[in-house]
Amino acid sequence: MTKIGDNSMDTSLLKNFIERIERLEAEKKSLAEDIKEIYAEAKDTGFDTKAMRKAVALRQMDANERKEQQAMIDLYMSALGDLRDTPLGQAAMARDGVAT
Amino acid sequence: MTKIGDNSMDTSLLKNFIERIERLEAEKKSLAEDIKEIYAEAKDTGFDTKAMRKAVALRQMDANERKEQQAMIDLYMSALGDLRDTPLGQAAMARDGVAT
Amino acid sequence: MTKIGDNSMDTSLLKNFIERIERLEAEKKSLAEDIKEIYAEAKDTGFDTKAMRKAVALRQMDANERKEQQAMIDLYMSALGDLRDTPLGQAAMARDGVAT
Amino acid sequence: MTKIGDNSMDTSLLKNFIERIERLEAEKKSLAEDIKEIYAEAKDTGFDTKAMRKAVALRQMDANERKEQQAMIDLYMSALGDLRDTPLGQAAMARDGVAT
DNA sequence: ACTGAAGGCTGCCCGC
DNA sequence: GCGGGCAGCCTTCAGT
Repeated sequence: MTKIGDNSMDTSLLKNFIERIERLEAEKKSLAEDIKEIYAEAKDTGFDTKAMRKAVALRQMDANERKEQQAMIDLYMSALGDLRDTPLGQAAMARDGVAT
Repeated sequence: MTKIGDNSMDTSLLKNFIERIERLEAEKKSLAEDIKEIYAEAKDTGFDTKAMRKAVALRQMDANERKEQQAMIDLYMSALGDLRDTPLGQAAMARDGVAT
Repeated sequence: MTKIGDNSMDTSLLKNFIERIERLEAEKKSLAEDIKEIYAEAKDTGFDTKAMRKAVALRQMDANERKEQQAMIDLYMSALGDLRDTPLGQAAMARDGVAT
Repeated sequence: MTKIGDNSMDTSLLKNFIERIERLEAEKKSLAEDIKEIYAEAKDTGFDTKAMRKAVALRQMDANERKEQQAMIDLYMSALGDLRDTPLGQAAMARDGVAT
């Protein structure tokens, strides 16, 4: 027995897809809340959560990629005359005997 | 004898926090990938994933949110009421089809 | 003779870009402060600044945005229509007061 | 001559406040668009806009504040065993004769 | 000073 | 591969 237009199979499939998606989305949301809680807990313990977030981001960023990005920033900073404010710039100044 | 400057934070506590966070983030990422796969599967089966996404979004919008939206609309309207005697308010109401 | 590695970007061009950006950002910041002052002044005069902010927001919401929102609602409804034969869809429609 | 309820003065004041605010908001929005255009122009010229944004942020951040933040990140990274990934960590390793 | 909310911005995912 | 649209993050602001 089939419905008019024969979309009954499609409907069942769709229902299945939607339910699976919503289940996963709920889990994802739950995880996001757990993460928030951990940061709150860390904050209560006296940690700087902003620095923590940055550390997490750095750790999950590929090392090469990170160095390339930093090198580009240093290049721009030095072009802007802010050499003294970058690690690479400081290294260069030290090498050249510039007082900091 | 204690550490210089007393920035002797609890290293193992920090490590614990970060490890928990990274674990949860990894799970979150995994779930996001699973969701992506389901959409791809649905698309292969002939569904309109854009409409599916909208349907999921609609269903996530629960009654509380709807009430918040209504409260916001009410506030808008009361603000408009305050402006009822001003040209600006009249222009806004005219645009919005509010009877004057 | 040219620079080593040929990362000889146009330094003065970069400086020009950055200076223009920083100038504009400074102006933007200044405007934000002016706005803050006006709200403070209005508050002192006895106005409800929260309602004022809502009124401003409402008036910023122009006809185009309203049409976009309507289009989104229409899409929602068509998505619901697709789900008309499913329990999930029926639940959603019941919740939303859509006649079945 | 005064309106019933004597809120005519309030209304006029409110109108004045709203108009001033909206004028300033419009200017602010315009500036934001200008800034976006400059970044787009820089991108067309071959610059890395992400690095540019970072450089701008660094320049407008107080030097001491910047160093404090970086020191905190370095401290956390070293506590996590990622000493080699931070400038301060690298300096410490160099000082101690650790091969990089 | 902290918290909660609002707006702006960045990165991600899709379609072209 | 790119740009647009969208979600999540971050920052800023009012209130406590």
